[in-house]
Amino acid sequence: MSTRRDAVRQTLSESSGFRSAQDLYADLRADGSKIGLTTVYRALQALSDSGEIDVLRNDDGEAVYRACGTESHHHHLVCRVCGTAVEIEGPTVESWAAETGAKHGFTDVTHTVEVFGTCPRCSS
Amino acid sequence: MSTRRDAVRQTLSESSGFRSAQDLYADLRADGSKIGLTTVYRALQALSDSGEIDVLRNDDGEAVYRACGTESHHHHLVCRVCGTAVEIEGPTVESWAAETGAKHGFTDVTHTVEVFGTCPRCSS
DNA sequence: CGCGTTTTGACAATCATTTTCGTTTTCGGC
DNA sequence: GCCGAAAACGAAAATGATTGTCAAAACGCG
Ligand SMILES: [Zn+2]
Ligand SMILES: [Zn+2]
Ligand SMILES: [Zn+2]
Ligand SMILES: [Zn+2]
Repeated sequence: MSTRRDAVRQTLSESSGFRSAQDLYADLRADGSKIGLTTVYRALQALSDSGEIDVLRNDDGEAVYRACGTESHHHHLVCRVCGTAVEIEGPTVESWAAETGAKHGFTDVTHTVEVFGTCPRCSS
Repeated sequence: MSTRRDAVRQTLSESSGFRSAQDLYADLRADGSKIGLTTVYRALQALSDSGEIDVLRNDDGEAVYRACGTESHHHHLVCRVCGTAVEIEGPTVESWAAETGAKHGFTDVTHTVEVFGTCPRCSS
């Protein structure tokens, strides 16, 4: 099915960082695609719903997406300037979050953990 | 200065959870205040800029604010249903984030860490 | 080919947040 | 107290991302 969705997925894969829907739309159009903005949003929603891509909010509150190398649970170290991201893991953080939630009687505990900074390239 | 800002701060303090600007505005108006929405936004921005209140984004991407008991660095355990929040700390998370950033050559490393769940009251 | 289903995209509608801009308050100096 | 500058206000318009609508186009299949 959907060549459209694949196009979005691929465009996203070609970037190392988090990208916004508007951003990806611009890229696709620039590459000659006749895709519509609505479809880009739908594709991104479907992809994130199925867990194929990660989504988070940047400082402006807009949703940004990334096609990560793994679909297993992980977090990111994101460059505040260029958006480049590195996948990171923190076993202790995982257990800390779960325990903290349980300690206070919370159920269905999840967490958001993102580390931001300026990457080597952008700091020079 | 600004009785307005104080009004916003106080209304926020009366809640144990994170609240949105629109939400606080409705509360203030309901209490008879003639405050304008613009002013609520300005007050919240000023308060968060000065570090007096914490701000984060809910699932819908809208900014929500909270008047925490301390101005020192901490995180939250937030109820996904009612928004109630508990201030939490995680020393190991702090060092983990800093080290992870440094390990990859990132500078000016910061992090966002929030734990979500369903609070005891909302789960019953 | 026909036909029902799914996908698509132009366009309108939402909705939180920001800008604008004239009005009102506040405040220090007189 | 009185005055003008500066700061604070608030109503209304502008912005901008995201979502809803709906008719047209692409697809699957007999
Ligand atoms: Zn960078
Ligand atoms: Zn995790
Ligand atoms: Zn709750
Ligand atoms: Zn921290």
